[in-house]
Amino acid sequence: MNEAEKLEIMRHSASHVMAEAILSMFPDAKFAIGPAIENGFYYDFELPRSLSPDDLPVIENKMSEIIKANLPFTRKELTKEEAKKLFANQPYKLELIEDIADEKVGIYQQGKFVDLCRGPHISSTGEIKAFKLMSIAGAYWRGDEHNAMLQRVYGIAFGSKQELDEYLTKIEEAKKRDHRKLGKDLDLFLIPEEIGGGLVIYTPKGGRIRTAVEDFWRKEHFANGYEILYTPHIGLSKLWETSGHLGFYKENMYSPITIDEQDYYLKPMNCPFHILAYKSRIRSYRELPLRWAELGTVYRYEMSGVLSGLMRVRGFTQDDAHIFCTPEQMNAEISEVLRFLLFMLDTFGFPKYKVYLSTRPKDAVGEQQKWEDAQNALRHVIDENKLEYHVDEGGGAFYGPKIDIKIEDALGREWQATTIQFDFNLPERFNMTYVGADGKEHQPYMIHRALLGSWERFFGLLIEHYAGAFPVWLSPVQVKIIPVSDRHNEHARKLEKEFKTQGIRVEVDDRSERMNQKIRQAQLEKIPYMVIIGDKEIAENTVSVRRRSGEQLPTQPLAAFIETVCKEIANKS
RNA sequence: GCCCACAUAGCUCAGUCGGUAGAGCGCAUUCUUGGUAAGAAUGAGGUCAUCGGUUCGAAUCCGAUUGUGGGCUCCA
Repeated sequence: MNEAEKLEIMRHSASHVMAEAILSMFPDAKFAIGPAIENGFYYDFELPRSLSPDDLPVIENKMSEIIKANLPFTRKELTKEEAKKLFANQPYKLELIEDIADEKVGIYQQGKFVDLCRGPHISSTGEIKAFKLMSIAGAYWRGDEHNAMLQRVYGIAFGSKQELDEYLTKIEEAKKRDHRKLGKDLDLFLIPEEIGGGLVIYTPKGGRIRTAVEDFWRKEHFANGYEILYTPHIGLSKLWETSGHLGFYKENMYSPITIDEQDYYLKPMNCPFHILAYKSRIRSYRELPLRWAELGTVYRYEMSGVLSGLMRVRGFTQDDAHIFCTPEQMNAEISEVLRFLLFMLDTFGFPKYKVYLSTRPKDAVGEQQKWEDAQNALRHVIDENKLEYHVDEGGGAFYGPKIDIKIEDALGREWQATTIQFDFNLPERFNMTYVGADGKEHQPYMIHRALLGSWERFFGLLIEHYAGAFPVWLSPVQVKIIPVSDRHNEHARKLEKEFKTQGIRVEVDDRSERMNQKIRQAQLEKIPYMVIIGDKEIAENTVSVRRRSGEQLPTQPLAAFIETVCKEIANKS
């Protein structure tokens, strides 16, 4: 057994210890499940009253007593009938017993607490070396919102107090990179209450970053055989009926706007518009594949409880594209999309992401064979690129299989960014066709893809990834000019012009403050380059450059420095 | 939407037992004109999220609403 497995067992045992502590406080507690999770454990309970954060230290103390008593974990096997008697007052356990296929079930006991459990467990409670209860949350029984809401207590547990403290420190550090905090500190974006939850304003600095990313995005899309479309924000109800969105997506759409007695809906997706562009005339196989992209702003109703900074909003801009191709082209197109995606992720320096392949769900549209072919194509390109991936069997959309890529935020939560989805539904619904070499009509393959996902979420991930210290090409201010005293302001303005002419984003700090204060300010703003201008520099027509890292570059002619910065911007470093 | 918590100046936060509000940063003005992470003084700035209740009196206690955070469900 390796360390990770041992730790997992200990964490699982810690959840039982917590359950015992809860039982001593609430003899009528009903117990649901209590597994080990990453870094810790949780247990779900139904209790006579709501727990509050003040309860956590009390529970912790009881747990410590149980751990100190070093009670042994003992395992027994019972028949299902015996188990049902034992757990007669535990409805959730009874339900679990029903679902166990074997005739025998395992139970574990430590102290006064007996739990239905497969195990394994540590031999006695004293083996739990370091733990801490972290939070209380609501959780639906079996994760189904139609079921009762239980109270879940999350805890963490480690092999030593030191490791636990290290983990807590790590969380504190991670909170410092939270995009919501940095967004405020660096003045990148706002989500003002006044306009409503999940609706974002980009301030000038956030706007600069977005522009840099979009410019790059457009250039690369044109270079990679895409054309760019612009489509409206609203469309007639008829359009959304044809697309099926009013049938299967209505709960995510905003109420209609009525104009001239016709209903218009805010778009939750861009696809119907792209399809209409496709259908504007007869298409020949000769013009396929068509790769049509759009930075399309969509609006989706998200439940109030799920909104979260930039990661989960109600209005967002997808870096969307639809690829229409023949069956013969499908494999090459998918391969190309993945290559393009990996290039993008690499450009932004994301080393860590998880790939998910989602396959055919039960209720699916489209021919079985098409699904198989599409799934194989997706699987093939993942293998081709030697990516590790997880298969989500039956997790595909009803209209096609997909590859999703998830990226972790600072706190280790995964957010879906990329999605590459086949669609066997819309070509059918919109009766899309192309004329083949045989002179007959055929239905094209349709692939939706968003590489960055949405600008909002991607920006959030980007902020956290760089901890706000963006590489030069993305930095909203690339160079801060710092005059040593007021009499150097005029020269600083001249330099500013020079930098701007060269396309470098620059600001002059001409406040009547000391140089040290201006440097400090620029450091806090995480500006990559500071250019200090004093008597010496003006006399020699040079610049003194300080990097964000604190590193001091040798005094150099302005032209040389401009060249360095331009090169860095061009290299995206 | 559901569970728990939180909401005080532009930002970060104090505010004890219910007696009508404070700091630092930032901002404005003035002084200072400096050499690689904080020069100084003065000043402005608050319906204590909103609405209602309890009370002689509410930032403080209670309720509702809105928003935010952590989860659940859902998703780019």
